Amino acid sequence: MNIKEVATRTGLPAKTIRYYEDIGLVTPDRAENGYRSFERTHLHKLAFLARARGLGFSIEDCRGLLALWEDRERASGDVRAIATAHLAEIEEKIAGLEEMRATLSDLVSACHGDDRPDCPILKRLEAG
Amino acid sequence: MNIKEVATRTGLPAKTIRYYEDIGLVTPDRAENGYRSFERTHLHKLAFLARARGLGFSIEDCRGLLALWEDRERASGDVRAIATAHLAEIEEKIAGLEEMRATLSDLVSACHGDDRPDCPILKRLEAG
DNA sequence: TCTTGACCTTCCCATTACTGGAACCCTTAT
DNA sequence: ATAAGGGTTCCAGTAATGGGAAGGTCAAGA
Repeated sequence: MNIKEVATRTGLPAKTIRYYEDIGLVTPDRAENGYRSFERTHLHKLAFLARARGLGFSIEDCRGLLALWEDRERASGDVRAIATAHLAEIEEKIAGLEEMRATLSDLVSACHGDDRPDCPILKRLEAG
Repeated sequence: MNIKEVATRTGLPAKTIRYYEDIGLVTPDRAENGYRSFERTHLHKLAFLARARGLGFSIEDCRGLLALWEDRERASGDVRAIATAHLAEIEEKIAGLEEMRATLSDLVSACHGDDRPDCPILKRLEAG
């Protein structure tokens, strides 16, 4: 299977697939003409990566998850640990963003937003 | 005022202040020895930037906000437009993260997380 | 006076996870 | 023969810093 088809099937851009090969996440074979040649296993792996990335796991997390996935003797606790840590990061991010949202939406609704220069948003940025 | 003091007063790392000069957000004077010399206006500007960045505004947004801040004849509507757009971005990010959080926390609680290999998290990543 | 340590400077590289583009090769159909 | 539509490599850029090297400057103490 050539890269384009893998791209359409996994939803990953071809560029990204090449990048994943670069950093050692997949290792497709090569046809005689130099084209990458993907087997079903590679496709499967890339689909796995696409889903993990979709859940926000970092590339390095993905590398770890992939290794565990391929390890028949893995401990599910190891997988869970990665996921839990990631979940915590996400929750932190959400908390930060929600704080921003609260402040911003206050400011936006306090600002009349017309042609006059008077602006509570700037005032807040000016004075903390 | 030397950079270190500006850094402590604004909470911005010295590196960041230099960077802001690089990209034209502030233009401190120079002392004879080549050291940057910050006036109160620069300090003020940098504090403004620190707050705007703290609310998640991009550097380019900050540039725009700074310009409006310094424009006596600005329309508050212009400020509000920037803030509104940014608020929308933040809300999108939050929505994305919350989706991830929901899925992840489901998976984490479905995974017993012990020494056995059986793992619903991997199963999900495998099969979508 | 010399030295030490805390500043300051510029410059370049690394980060994350790609994306864009150039220059070029291969295949298939017309 | 040529054109379209693959494929390849490599180089550079993104956002907003952070790290660190190599070196200049300054103030204080022995």
